[in-house]
Amino acid sequence: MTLDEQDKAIIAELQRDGRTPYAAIAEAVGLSETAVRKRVMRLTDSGVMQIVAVTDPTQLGFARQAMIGIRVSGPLEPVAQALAALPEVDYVVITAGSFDVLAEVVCESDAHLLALVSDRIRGISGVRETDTLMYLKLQQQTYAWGVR
Amino acid sequence: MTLDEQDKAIIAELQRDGRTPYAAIAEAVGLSETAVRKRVMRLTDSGVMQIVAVTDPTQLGFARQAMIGIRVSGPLEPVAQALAALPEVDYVVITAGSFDVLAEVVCESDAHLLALVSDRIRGISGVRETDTLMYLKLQQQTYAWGVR
DNA sequence: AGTGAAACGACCGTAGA
DNA sequence: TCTACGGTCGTTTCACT
Repeated sequence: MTLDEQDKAIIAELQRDGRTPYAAIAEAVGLSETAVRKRVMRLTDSGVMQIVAVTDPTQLGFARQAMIGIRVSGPLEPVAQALAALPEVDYVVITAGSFDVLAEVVCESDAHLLALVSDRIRGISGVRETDTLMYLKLQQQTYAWGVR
Repeated sequence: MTLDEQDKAIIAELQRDGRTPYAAIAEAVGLSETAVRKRVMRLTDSGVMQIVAVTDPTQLGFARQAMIGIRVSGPLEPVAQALAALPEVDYVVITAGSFDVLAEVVCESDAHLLALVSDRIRGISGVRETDTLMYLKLQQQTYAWGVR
């Protein structure tokens, strides 16, 4: 699907506040309310955009985040699935490069992170090697790719 | 801030659809509409939660995603800031581990990715070494950490 | 443009520090 | 008593046909 400038403007508006009324969006982008509503429906139905609640783990007592780089022996997908099943894991991607799988984890403390990596991640069958990249500072996080 | 079960239920509901009416949430969690509205306001005002539009780059012709692991000489923050300023970069984090900075990038094609890494990222002053981890499969992505 | 639904604000009640 | 939270109701605004 291709986005025109008005689609992008609508997304940008909903990026600021996902509950912005259609009428307010309409005024901001120069379309009728109905046109905006149809476009939003089209964007969400097609899977291009989704309007969801996003939480901030640091505000919830999860002070320790890290990316775990993993080297695997054998098939990758079972390992990725096992990682995704862990409650502390919020992001899993299979990659080609110096790691086979990347997993982002959210922990309450160093002890929690240690237990997670040492006991549970390294216990997954097929996990050969892990590299823990502890987060020092989250510099940027964008939810609306391809829009700005 | 501490979340009780009702906060979590509200977040879970808005995680499914960020525009769910307060009355519907109220019914689902067993509170009045007003109470739900106040809780949502508290959650968003405090920064615990945000309701936003999220786009799917693969649906928008950005077929090539990658995590770029970067080793830096000298200060880290200027490099992280320069990375964040690139339009293709949607996520930047400073880490302690085998990379100094991680940047997730969204590209239209291999050629685009090559140009980005080769010309622009490696041209940033302080970038010493890059490792491109091309995404093969995004296995999981969660927006509501600490809720499930 | 009109109508039913949703959101909002002002006010009150209650429980616990 | 003060604060935090929930509920009721009347009004305005919004969503959808």
